[in-house]
Amino acid sequence: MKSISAILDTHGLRDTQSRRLVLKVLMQSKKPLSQKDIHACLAKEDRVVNLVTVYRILEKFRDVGLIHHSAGGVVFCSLEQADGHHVLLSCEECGVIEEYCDEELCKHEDRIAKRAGFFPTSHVSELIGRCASCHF
Amino acid sequence: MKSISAILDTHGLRDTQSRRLVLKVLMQSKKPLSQKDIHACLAKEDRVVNLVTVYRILEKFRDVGLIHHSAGGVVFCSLEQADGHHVLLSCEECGVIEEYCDEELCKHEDRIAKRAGFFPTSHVSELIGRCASCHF
DNA sequence: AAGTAAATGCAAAAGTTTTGCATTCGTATG
DNA sequence: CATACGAATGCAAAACTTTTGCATTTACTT
Ligand SMILES: [Mn+2]
Ligand SMILES: [Mn+2]
Ligand SMILES: [Zn+2]
Ligand SMILES: [Zn+2]
Repeated sequence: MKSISAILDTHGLRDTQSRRLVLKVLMQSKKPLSQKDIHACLAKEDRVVNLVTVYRILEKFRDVGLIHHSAGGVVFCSLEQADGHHVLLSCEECGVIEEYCDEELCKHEDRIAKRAGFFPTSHVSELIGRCASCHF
Repeated sequence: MKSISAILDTHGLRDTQSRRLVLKVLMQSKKPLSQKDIHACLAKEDRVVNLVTVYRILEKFRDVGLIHHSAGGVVFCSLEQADGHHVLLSCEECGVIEEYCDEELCKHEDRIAKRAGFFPTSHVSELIGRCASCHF
């Protein structure tokens, strides 16, 4: 497995402490995180990275294709991994968001894109509803 | 086709002028709209509905299942229609967002939900990339 | 027509994201 | 290794978005 620094290097990014910290959090997270999430997560372990800097780092990561941001803005983001498709299961009750990968769905979406003359660089799906534990 | 007022009634909502205006805009739009979009759209035709009110109306519409809001917050929304699946094609270059319906994708996502023990009430997919006219 | 609860607008508060600028840090070069 | 330069960072403030409180108006019931 590639080191954090090597990943930054591969993507043509300077190897700074803040970037290593943010990238590490993203890589270890099992679910998408917002800028605030990342900031809070680091603060909790006394590794402070200014929130403004987190915004700027994520923008950079996105520019080079290291992460993707989701629908209607830039709130959620997660590492692209192995072309797996990103499906978010978002519970309206408790707020938990889980991430799923599904290769087949991915292919289906690519067909839709082709049909529409659209050229996707990434994609995200979200199911909104109730998670197992909140389903009364 | 049902009248605007009848739709409100069906969903147990009071039939107010502001709600009729907002609902009409949503129904006539071919793409998802933000609260600000709706407000601006109405303002342009001199039918002012306070932006705060637009927020509150959309929240109500959502409560009763008239619309759904998308990923990572509440920015985009569009009318649920005939169980068609909502696929957004979002151009990173020019910002245009188009909406697509795809029944098969919808079913596939339902299977994923079942597998994960998740109970979806709505869902949205987004393809991020370049639209036909921005593809250099 | 009157009464009541719900919806609206306005002003302000709270929260989020972006910007400007001075300082620090990373990398290339000699 | 020292230096020089551009890139990245932190802080403060501006800009923008969303929520809240409250007085007034509106829609529906009786
Ligand atoms: Mn995919
Ligand atoms: Mn669907
Ligand atoms: Zn839940
Ligand atoms: Zn475009």
